[in-house]
Amino acid sequence: MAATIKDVAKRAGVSTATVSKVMNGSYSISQSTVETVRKAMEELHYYPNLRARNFAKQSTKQVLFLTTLGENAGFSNPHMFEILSGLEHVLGNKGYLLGVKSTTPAEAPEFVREIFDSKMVDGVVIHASVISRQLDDLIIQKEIPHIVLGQPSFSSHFCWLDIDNKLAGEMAANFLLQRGYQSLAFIGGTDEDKISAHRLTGVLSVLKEYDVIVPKHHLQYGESDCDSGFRMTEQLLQSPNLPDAIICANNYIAYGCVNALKENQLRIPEDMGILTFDDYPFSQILEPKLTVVNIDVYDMGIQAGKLILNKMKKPNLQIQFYCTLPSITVRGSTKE
Amino acid sequence: MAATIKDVAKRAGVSTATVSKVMNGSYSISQSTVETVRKAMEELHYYPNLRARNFAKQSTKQVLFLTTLGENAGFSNPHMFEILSGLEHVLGNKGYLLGVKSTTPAEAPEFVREIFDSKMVDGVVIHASVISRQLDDLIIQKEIPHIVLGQPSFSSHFCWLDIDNKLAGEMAANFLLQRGYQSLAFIGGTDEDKISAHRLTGVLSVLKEYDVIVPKHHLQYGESDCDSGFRMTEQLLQSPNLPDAIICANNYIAYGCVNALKENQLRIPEDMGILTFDDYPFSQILEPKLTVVNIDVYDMGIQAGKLILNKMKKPNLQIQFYCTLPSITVRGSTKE
DNA sequence: CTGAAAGCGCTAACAT
DNA sequence: ATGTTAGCGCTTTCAG
Repeated sequence: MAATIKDVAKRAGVSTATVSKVMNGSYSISQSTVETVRKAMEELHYYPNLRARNFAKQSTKQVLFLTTLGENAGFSNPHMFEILSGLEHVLGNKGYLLGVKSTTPAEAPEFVREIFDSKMVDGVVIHASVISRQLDDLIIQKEIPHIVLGQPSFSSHFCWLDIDNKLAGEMAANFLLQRGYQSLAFIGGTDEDKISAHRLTGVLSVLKEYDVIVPKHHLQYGESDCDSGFRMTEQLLQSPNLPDAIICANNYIAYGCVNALKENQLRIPEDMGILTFDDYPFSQILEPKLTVVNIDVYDMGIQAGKLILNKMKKPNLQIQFYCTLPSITVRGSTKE
Repeated sequence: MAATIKDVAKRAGVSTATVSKVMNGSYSISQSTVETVRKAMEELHYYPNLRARNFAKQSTKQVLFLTTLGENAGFSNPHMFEILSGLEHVLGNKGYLLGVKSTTPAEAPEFVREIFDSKMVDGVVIHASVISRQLDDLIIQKEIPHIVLGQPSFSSHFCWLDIDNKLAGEMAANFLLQRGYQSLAFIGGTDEDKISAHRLTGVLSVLKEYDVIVPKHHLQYGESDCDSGFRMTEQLLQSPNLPDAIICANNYIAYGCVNALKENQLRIPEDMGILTFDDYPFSQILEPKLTVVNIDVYDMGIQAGKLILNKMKKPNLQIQFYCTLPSITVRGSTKE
């Protein structure tokens, strides 16, 4: 049977209250008793029962990550796990345990209510894919310390955090112009693809600033996959005046784009520069390796962790959002 | 202030013990009082305080997943998150919460001891990358319900679970022979790469069974990356007698292999069949799409979840291991 | 600076 | 079938 606080108290010849104070670093304990108690704890291999502590303190030092998992999540959504890793890093260092729970938008409110009323966790990090108005109401009404990962698509009271895709687009355009590219093209998703759209907005705002004119056919819209990337690029190459660099809205599109360029005997980066977003593994595998505007999603997890820690400390803190900054990783698909 | 069991008892006009029994589905409660109590709970929006329950029951209904995370884990190790998803699926359905904690082999024992002595979790699922002899001793000594994901590389008392890579190799070879391929080659990692080695063992055992002779130069060893796959394939193509199919130890190698074949004007699958392992995203993107022997890692997570649930119920259960079965996903890189 | 004692909310013998 | 009551192990107030 594991030692309890009583055993320690007895062995150290003090009361349990004193032992408790030693553990919690109370200032009003003499150095000598601190040492006696510490010694007793070691000798007995004492470790406080956290279940009891949680109960007494009415807190669990646990944060829940609420999202949708399910088959293939690991492959199709590496970003989510990157965020999770960042989250765990911060929380773990602060002595918090990160719980993970898969749910759906429909079930989420019920679930959040449950774990919250049942006092299982101190705070919750919610992936935007499972939020709803109902959840918004609940969270606000119960004043649940929370952070939403991703900007809500409806107006809400959530405290959220997202990537600044527009800024990423701006960085992409600025980078290429600085490297001497003069005529940029963009291939990406349609307007419903918010991520792609935001990136494009950023690109265009920079071009406008520099008075660079973008011919209509230098903007191609399609799906977010490899085949579509191939087709959009072929379209682009029909233009009377070719661009000298292509910004691809994501990795899959970029892969199709590279294939199309190769098929058309265009050299990368001499004849055409390529730049894309997010450092998925095959940005680093393709030939040439791709220059990317990288969103540090691990860092996003870290920021989320810091925020939720803050929110738990001061629940009335009203940060509405925070954006992690993109950075550029230069590789062979753009010229020096 | 949230309602407690006392409030419910008072409102229902019964004792707290009765309320508790209703919650825990005791048989010795009359239907009528069950209803009265249920009604009172609803009216008060009562949800039991799990912290109190955990404390009283000396169990947390929590399982910890112990592994190494850190930056880039999401991208470089999708398998781990696939497993995590499977785990959560099983545990969540049984009312368990899955905690995640990143650690290192050096820190793991200390950490496991801590969370276990502190009674934070009921069981622990440990990735093989963080185990050690020290951890083995600890787990056995303290009789901690556990499952290790991946076969330990040293002899131990762990209860573990792994993928049957040898069987995967056998399936690969059998499949190709059945499809009419006659001469198989294998390119993969060196002997230290256990996964690759096991797959090769499986392949060879089938070939031996069918009395197919494998010329030495049909076996190439290198690194587990794209470049190495390219080089090994080029080596292979130097052979006086070419194989008609190549088994690649993993996706990265396969990618290099495809590139090399294309460069040498060999058609896939007409001139050369290709088969690899694990269904990483780019098996599905490459042209042609790759036939793979797929390890259902999500299922591995599910099996791990079931096992740990069992172990927690009967801690003296001595399953030593379990292997998840591979399956084949046929795509364009092998002929009909 | 230290100790006594009253909880924290629920469970589970044991009585009735 | 239901109630009484003694914990579960730690924290925290208040008194000394």
